[in-house]
Amino acid sequence: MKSKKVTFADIASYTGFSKTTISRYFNNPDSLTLENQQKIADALVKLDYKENKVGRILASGKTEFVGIIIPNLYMHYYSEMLNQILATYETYGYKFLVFAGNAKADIERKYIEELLAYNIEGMIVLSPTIPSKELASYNVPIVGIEREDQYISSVNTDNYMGGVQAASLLRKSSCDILIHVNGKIQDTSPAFGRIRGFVDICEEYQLPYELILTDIGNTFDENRAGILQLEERLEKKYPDKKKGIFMPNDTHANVLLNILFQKYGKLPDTYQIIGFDNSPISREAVIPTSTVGQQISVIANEAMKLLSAQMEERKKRRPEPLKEPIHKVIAPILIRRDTTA
Amino acid sequence: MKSKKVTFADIASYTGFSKTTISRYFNNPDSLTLENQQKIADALVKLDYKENKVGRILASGKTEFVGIIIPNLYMHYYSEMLNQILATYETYGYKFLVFAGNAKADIERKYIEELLAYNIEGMIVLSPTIPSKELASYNVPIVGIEREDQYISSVNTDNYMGGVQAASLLRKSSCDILIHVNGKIQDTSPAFGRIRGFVDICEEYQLPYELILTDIGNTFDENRAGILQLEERLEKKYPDKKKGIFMPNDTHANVLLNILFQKYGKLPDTYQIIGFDNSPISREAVIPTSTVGQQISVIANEAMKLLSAQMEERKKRRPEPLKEPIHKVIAPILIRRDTTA
DNA sequence: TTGTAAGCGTTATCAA
DNA sequence: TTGATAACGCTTACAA
Repeated sequence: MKSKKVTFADIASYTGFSKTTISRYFNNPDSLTLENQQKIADALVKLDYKENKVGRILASGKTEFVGIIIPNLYMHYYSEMLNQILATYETYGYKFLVFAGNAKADIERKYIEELLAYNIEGMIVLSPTIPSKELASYNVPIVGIEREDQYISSVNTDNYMGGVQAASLLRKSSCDILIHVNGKIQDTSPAFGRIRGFVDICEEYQLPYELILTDIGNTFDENRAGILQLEERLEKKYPDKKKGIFMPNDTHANVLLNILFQKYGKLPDTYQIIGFDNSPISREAVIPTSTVGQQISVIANEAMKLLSAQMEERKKRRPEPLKEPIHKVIAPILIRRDTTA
Repeated sequence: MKSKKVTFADIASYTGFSKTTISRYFNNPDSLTLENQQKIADALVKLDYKENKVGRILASGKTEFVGIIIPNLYMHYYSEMLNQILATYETYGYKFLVFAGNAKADIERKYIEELLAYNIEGMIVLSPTIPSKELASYNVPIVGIEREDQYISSVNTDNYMGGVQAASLLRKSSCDILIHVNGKIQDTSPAFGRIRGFVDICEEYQLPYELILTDIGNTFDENRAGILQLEERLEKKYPDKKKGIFMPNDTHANVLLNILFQKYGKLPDTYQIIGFDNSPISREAVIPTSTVGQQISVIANEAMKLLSAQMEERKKRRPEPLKEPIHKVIAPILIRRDTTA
């Protein structure tokens, strides 16, 4: 049952060639005669050879591994991003070692050490925990996605444009007051651009607006309670005004929508809601919800393209590493559904 | 910048020991004097040694890699399962190579070949595509999750009990007619048990019931259209009866709920709904939805426990492989929310 | 077009 | 308690 594994040496002695020739059969087949190629091909079948990449890695130093550090997979944004990243295997051939790092810096550092011990060729970091300066010091090609990125290459959604799109849509829905709810975001985080975009439009068109920047909560129940409070406050403060609310993500937008629905049996005319992400909940909601959609597939592909370029560069005899990190920005797509006019 | 990597040889010559001793420092430190341990420890720091697991793998044959074949990550069930599996790293130390296989058998076979080429020690298969008989023939420890599992070990939710729980809850909600909607499930699939459990309760209590086994659709819009039709049919067939509907999953339950809500502005008294999975949508719905919850974290941990046991067994000098596949069954948890009495 | 031999960074086996 | 030496499976000069 547990027969020894067939190696190049076995094939070599079986066919009468040397190990080198067998190796060449795999890496540069055209350097063999067609006849000999066939001989070896036959032997592979006959001996039931299974390739072993560990030897190859050791000899060549190339693992074709890419490490991924992702905060979690219960948020749809992250799981879909991972999905799309994994799908690039078909294009680039890199395999992915995945760690979900509970946003604890120490644990994530341990994960990175582990990844490096396996000679990963590059790393995609979605987790915001470890500063980009520290990441850069690992001296491995790295691409960050939607996180602080001063010292590393990155791919981000054009959050500023997202803020602009959201505010513009609410403006066209002729709202009396525009409100943007968001967490206490660092101004180094790409997501901060949303706030700037939103504010810029409001000021440009002299629209009354209010920013509500507060960390709502970590659990669903905390979120719900927080948003309930928020709704009551807004209702008291702007009772008869038409309120255009830009929520930080679709989940929160849905919670608000449900609260309104349960209270009024419908979405009142005095509310317009727009979410962020275009995650499934936005169209599975009682009322399909308008949202600023991130192009997750595009982002994933750009990230791998960027990373792959850096990794390939490293394999050259005289690699020229990037002088400056490259930052790609992907436009969001405004999705108009039924919670805005 | 790109300084050569420090190896055991460097440490050996720096400290005056042999490579063997350095190796032993890592694998069996107690066999060195405390004094010498300290000497080596100092040298490691001084030379900034980073471990390289590739050499270790080649020499020992142990990769500590586990391969995962998962159908997709856009379904919450799968992404959460992956999340929980990844989390077992802290307990078992196995690293995960993840492939998302579009349910195409050929592609998944290619993935498996690739995984085996990296000498993975075991595999967790969530994808239903490849028959367990074929999987078993790869001769690597394998655990299946919620899929056909005749020839491989597996961990599944107790689907029969799930069907029983759902039907029982609808019975207690004093429904006149019980309806179970589901796809055209193979009777070898664990999910088939749900149907049996549901039917058994209906027959035991002589409740009128109807099974609607049809593949509704692949896209959200198809699903919606299908469920809309379904609702119209049920309304016509059982106009004044109290209908208790057990949907195949929470997403579908939510679609039905929204259709009813949009039609009647509320959940009519003549409808009771229960979903399956306890995914986020079930509590983020307009009306928090009753559901049969899968214990994903328990399943993930049991799967790794089972797999780890088999993998450790293999490392023994005289391993005794399993005679029969082991099948673990995890009880579902009934979650009563507001769509049932 | 093919072969020889060295080497990648560890671990395993003996022997001391 | 330590060391010498041979693996592990493949790639890569260099030589033929």
